[in-house]
Amino acid sequence: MNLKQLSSTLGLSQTTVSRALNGYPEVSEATRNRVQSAAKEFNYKPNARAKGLATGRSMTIGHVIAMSIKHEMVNPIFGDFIAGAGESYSKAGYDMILSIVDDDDEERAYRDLAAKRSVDGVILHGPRLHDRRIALLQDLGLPFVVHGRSSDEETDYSWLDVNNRRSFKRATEFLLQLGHRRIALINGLEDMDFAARRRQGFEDALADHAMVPSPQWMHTSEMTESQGFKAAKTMLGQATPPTAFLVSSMITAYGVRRAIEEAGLKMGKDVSVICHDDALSYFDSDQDVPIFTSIRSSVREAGRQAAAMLLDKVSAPDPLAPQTKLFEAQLIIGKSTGVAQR
Amino acid sequence: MNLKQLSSTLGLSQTTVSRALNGYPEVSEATRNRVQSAAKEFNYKPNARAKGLATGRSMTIGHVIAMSIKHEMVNPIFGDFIAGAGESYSKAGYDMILSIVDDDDEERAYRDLAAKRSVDGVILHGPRLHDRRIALLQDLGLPFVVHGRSSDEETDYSWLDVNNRRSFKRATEFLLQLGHRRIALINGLEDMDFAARRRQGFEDALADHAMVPSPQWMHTSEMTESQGFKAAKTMLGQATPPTAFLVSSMITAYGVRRAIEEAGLKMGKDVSVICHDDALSYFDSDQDVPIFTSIRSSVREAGRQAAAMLLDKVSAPDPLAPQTKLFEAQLIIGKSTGVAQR
DNA sequence: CCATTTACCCAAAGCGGTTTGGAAACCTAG
DNA sequence: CTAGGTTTCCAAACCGCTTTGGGTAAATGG
Repeated sequence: MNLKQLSSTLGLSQTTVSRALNGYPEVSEATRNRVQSAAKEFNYKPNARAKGLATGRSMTIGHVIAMSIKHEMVNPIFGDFIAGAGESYSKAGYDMILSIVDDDDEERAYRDLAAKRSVDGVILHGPRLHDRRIALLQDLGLPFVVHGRSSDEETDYSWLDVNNRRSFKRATEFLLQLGHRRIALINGLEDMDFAARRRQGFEDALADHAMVPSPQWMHTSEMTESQGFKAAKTMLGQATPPTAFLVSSMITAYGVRRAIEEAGLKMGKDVSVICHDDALSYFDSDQDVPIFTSIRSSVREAGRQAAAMLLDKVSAPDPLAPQTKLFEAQLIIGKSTGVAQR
Repeated sequence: MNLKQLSSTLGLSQTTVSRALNGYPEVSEATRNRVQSAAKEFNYKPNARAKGLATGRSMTIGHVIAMSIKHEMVNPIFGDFIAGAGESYSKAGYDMILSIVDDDDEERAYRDLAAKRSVDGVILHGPRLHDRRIALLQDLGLPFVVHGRSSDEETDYSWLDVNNRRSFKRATEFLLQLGHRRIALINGLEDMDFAARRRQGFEDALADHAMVPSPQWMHTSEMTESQGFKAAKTMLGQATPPTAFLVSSMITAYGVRRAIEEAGLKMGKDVSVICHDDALSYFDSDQDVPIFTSIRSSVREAGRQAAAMLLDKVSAPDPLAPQTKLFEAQLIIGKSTGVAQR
């Protein structure tokens, strides 16, 4: 059923039917009701491509997910973020296009989206310290919101981030209060902006205690279970091992815990662990006392709000000033931390 | 840059330029080269909506992901499956539309996709035992491929599944061989088709040994860490606790392990665990000896192939007969299994 | 009762491509 | 030289919608 058919069965012109459905005032309430109920009856929905062509808007937001074909790593927070964003899109009648591309093709993916005019805007994922994509998107004139930030980007842009620096500083301070003096940081890949900020927070807290981070207690890699295991195992094998671990991901923290147990130690007693928790639903830690003491911030909520910000931007009649939003994470005490052992 | 502009700068008609770019034979090689290099120079890409409107094909595949708004559960395999599918789409020049909808709106989501003609086909996720969506899609005339199967569906349809029954039977047999007689099954939600098949496999193996499954050792729920923990904890607290657990998800298995350890037991020695492993990259178990003995099948590869099947279907000139593909999972021995203790 | 609004509706022109049905130019063969 | 093919290109119709710029009938005002 298309507009022509619908309007002819109603005995009206296409114009009138279109106006009735789109809420224009030039049509009587009686006619509008008649049209609307007919549309419902025949399940008429305007053809998305035709509508988009006519209006010049695609009512679609793009997400480009780049992943190296080699190690096939899918970021586990991706699902939750997308789910949150998708909620906002559904609510607003927008669609979401997902482009999965190889790392090397990411730039081209954005260029294509812009040239083909298939999206009204994009969400930028996983910003690096130096991220050329921001300039590219500004160049292309494609509205965007960054999930995270890019530290050395001077121009203004819209972003939504969690206060990584602050929360890792707090977590470190908490460990210091518990008497820990040998604290290890198991971080994500260091060219990722969030990892740099977390490290800064960690170092800030140490500096306040006139301490400097020890390179042998700093690890940076992809955030998998086995990377956490390997890093922790190595460190625990040292002559003076760390008494506490600050871990950038809950999944990595599972690996750290495994190493702790394999070394015959007990997490929360012999060794403390704090991890960042993205509140992923299948690791629902909403129990009375969570396994891990953690810095928690819902990535799903971040998705919801980042999407909402972008929708504001693309649906505004004229360009909006860049918006920003900074989430504060919660420090939630679980079973994995305790006072430092002598 | 649109077609009109491109053709006028080239001094050619839109027809000729369009044909040159789309590989029609009615244009000389010289002209074609000239057109192609100009297109590259100006980064011309046909407007996706206009092209779609003209051709009647959207070059887009839809994925509808339904999740109950209440418990906010995002299936962890979703990310990997989508990533795999996305690879196939990129390669073939297709886009992917993702619809995140509330459970109750799923049917409407499919109807809308069909009515708005925004996709050429869809992948159906998470089939239930009785799944009305298959009939709906057939009704709507929307090509589709199911990831999984629906047991009591009589009509033919395309699907791609892993042999859940067989692999859970094998896993159960393996535990029986190790001398286990009290085996618990920690399964997914029982209206999911895969969960039913896994249970069948489990029961088949027991039946071969003239055993019947004990209801108190069968648990079914969403596959989260804490559900695994709770179920295992309850069972281990029984007078005659199970000596082995067969678990439907690696994440749930983590919870089971936690319960085992909390009971002062050792996994792989006092209690054995086998889990289904979807080969998620952040739980990369590609170590020499994996933590968990598992039934492994890459969900990312499933995504790749399911997408490829669907693309075959939608790009075929006339309707194809339904295709099916059954993956056999591998049984991989890790540290979590051992002979049953007396 | 007629002139103006006002309310309602419509025909037609885009939007940016593809595709049909020629037409012009160039060969080739008789 | 001309009829008939081939190449090579083009004008215009079409995809299904929105939106501009009227048009007509009913309602209102003097």
